[in-house]
Amino acid sequence: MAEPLAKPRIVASDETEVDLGDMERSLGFLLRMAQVRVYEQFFRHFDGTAVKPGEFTVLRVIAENPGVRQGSLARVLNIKPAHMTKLVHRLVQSDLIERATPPEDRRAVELRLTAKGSEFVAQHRPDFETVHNAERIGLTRTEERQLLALLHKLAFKDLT
Amino acid sequence: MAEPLAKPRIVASDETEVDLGDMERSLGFLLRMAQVRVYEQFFRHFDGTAVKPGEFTVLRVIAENPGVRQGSLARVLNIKPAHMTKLVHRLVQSDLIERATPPEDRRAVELRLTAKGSEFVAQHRPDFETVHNAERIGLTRTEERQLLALLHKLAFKDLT
DNA sequence: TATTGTTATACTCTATAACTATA
DNA sequence: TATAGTTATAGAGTATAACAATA
Repeated sequence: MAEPLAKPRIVASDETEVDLGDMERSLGFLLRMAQVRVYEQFFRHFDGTAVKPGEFTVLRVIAENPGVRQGSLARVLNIKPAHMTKLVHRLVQSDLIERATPPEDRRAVELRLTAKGSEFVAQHRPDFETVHNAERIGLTRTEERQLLALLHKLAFKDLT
Repeated sequence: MAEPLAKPRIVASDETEVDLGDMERSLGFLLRMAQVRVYEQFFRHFDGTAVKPGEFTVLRVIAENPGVRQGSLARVLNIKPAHMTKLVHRLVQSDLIERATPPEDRRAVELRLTAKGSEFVAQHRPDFETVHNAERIGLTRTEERQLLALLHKLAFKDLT
C-alpha cells in the first residue's frame, strides 16, 4: 500500500492539485481518513498473521470476558449476528477460541480463548497500544489523550 | 483537557456486562465505533436517496474541482482505481456526473457534475455539515473544533 | 411466542492481477 | 516502457430474511 500521503491540498503524481473544500471539516470524512492511517499501522504490525482488526478486537474482548456470550459480543461491538457467526468460525478454525454451550441455556454459545489464543493476544497486545499508534503517527501524549476522550464521548455517550 | 472516560462497562440488552478493557483506549477501535455513530446520522439524512457516504464525498470533491481526473480523485480519497471505476459508473448512471476525455491526454477521464448532480449536492450539503452531526451526537462546539483539528492532524500530517 | 444463533443471499468496499489504449 | 483506466476475480464487512433449536 504505497499511496501518497494526503494533505490539505494534495499533489498527486500528475501534479494535479485537488481541493477537498468543506470535506476537510467533515467529521465522517476525517474519521475515515484517520482510520485508514491507523489501520496501516495495524497491518504493519500484524503483517504475516492472518488476523484482522475486527478479529483482534474480538479476541481481546473475549480475553477480558471469558465465557462471554456470542450475542453479547455482537451487540457491544456493533457486529451483526450473522457476521459474528462467520467471524467466530474463522477464529475457531484458527484454534484461537473455543465455543461451549452453557447447560442453563442451550441456545447460547459461550466463547473462551484457547491456550494458543491467549498466547497470541499476549504476544500482540503491545503492538496494539494506542500510544504506539498515536506517537508514530505524529500526535503528542496530550493530543492523544484529548482525542481518545472526544472519540469515546462521540462513540458511547448516551443521546437519551 | 483529560476527560473522564465514560462508562467503562457496557450493559447489553440482556443485562450482560461486557468489559471492553484496554480496547477503550484503542485509537483504531474508538475511531471505528465513532464512525458508526456518525454514519448513522448520515443515513438518517440521506434516507430515501441511494447515495452512500463515499459517493457523496466524491460528488462534493468533484463539485469543488470541476474536471478533476478520475485517478487524482482516487489517490486523494484513498479509493482504489478499480473501485473508482465502478463508483463513477454508478454516479454516471444516476445522471449525477459526466465523464469527458481531454484531448491533451486521451487516456484520462475528467469528471464534472451534471445539473442534477449540482442540485443534489446543493440540496444535501447542509445536512452533511459537521456542526449538525457533532451537536446532535453530544459534542460542544469547542469539543468539535478540537476533535476536527486532531483528526485532521492524524489523517494528513506528514510523517517525513 | 420470543430468543439465540445459523444459513442463505446480496451488495459494498477492498485488493490484486491481467488487460487496453494511449503516451 | 510507463501511465490511465478497465475488467475480472476474490475476500471481508454489512444487511436482511428465513430458519432450527430452545426458552
